[in-house]
Amino acid sequence: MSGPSTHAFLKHIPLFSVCHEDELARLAERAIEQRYEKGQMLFQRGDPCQGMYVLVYGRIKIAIVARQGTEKVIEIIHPSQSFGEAVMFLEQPYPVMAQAVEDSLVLFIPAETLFTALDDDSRLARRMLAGLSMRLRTLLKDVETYTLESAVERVVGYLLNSLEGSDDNVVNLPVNKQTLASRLNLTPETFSRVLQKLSEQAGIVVEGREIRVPDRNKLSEMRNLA
Amino acid sequence: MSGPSTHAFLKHIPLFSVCHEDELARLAERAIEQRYEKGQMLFQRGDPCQGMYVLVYGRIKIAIVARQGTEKVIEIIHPSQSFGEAVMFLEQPYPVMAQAVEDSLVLFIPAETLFTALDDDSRLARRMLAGLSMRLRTLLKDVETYTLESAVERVVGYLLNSLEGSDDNVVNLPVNKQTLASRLNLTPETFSRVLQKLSEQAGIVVEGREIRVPDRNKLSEMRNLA
DNA sequence: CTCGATTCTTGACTCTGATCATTCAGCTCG
DNA sequence: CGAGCTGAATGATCAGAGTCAAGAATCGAG
Repeated sequence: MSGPSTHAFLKHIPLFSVCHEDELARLAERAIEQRYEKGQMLFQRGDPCQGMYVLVYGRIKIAIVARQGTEKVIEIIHPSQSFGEAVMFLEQPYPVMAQAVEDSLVLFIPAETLFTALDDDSRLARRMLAGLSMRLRTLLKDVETYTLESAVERVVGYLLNSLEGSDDNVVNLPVNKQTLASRLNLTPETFSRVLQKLSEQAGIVVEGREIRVPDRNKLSEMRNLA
Repeated sequence: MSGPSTHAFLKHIPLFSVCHEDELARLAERAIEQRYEKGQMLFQRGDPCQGMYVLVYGRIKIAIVARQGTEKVIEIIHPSQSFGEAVMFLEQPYPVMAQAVEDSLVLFIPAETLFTALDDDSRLARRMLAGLSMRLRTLLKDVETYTLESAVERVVGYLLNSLEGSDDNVVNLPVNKQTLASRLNLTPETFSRVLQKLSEQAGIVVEGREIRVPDRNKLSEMRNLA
């Protein structure tokens, strides 16, 4: 992936799709490709932030690390998603860490480059505002999930959410079960037990990272009753 | 509070302090004053959003409402704080509700007015981006608190945070204990018991909504040991 | 000042999900 | 092939915080 393909890639990212061609060209030119191997850190809590990222391929986990080293996954980044914008605007060190959970390629867009683009184009600014608002909305939804829902409800919610849109009935877990458990704010043990329970009572079939859901309604009903 | 004083008020709000005088004038002119009595709703989950708010005086609670009516306070708004911006950019219904917990006066700024201002002034846009980023940072911190800290840690964290900056040793709770408990994701009972425990073991003194903290270090240590 | 209504506290009990420990299954690699 | 990982499942136990129920205290309106 070099200059021209970077341009094409950025163009289909919602955030940048509103940009004019020449602006896009400038962004593509200044964007830096970075490769990370599975397990490598992109940045750690406390590192200074110099720009934002867009994931091209692979998978990145964003996590917070508590005092005694306990780690909690906040988000799992999929290709075409951007991350790190908010920190860039705040001009403060990262409050989270990012680690590749698979071999990954990211585009790094330097803060200066983006700031210039924002000043030049109010439509980009508007998009960016909408993007951050969306992020806020999602995080709020997470708070809601963590504080108001039980373990079973969280897992059911995740599965149904993953099925949304597609009409085949298979969820492929994007990461291993430990990581996903942390994302759902569960221990691996509890996650395992919940899947067990859902197999028995909602007819789902778990095969490694592949989960088949023959009956969404049945699964959905598990949310209501205790 | 009428036109001219609205102008002066907006001017000292960080978000708008970067605006040019004439822009500020336009915002002040279009801003709508709204009074709410204690207990009144500003909006409910699902209502359409037409603009953003700035609190002039009083106190507003922002909360999510779960299916069975359970309510969880997300944030307590103090004077000069703004709220509702993110929803405005998303052009989606409110995911939360807002209710006055005291008689309050807010300024409502219509979406159109703000959008125009944003298009005209990239500095305002930048401020707004920083503001939303800050909000995101705070919400992330909340997730961290909810998922990684115990009840005692959350209360201690809240108290120490409230003391930050000031050098007298009194925290005045901004709302009643039920509401604050919900904000900290606790039941009122648990909150009460934690305060009880901190009185015995960290020497804090609770008198209604006033809490005296003679020794911050002692309080801080309660976080570490189980 | 007094009555009624919130709001807060306290006690007894329960339950969800965490922890700890072990076993099992699958891979990878020498 | 088998030794040694890593990830996953399962069982036994525990603890933190929630629930339910009953009082105590505080507030506010008349």
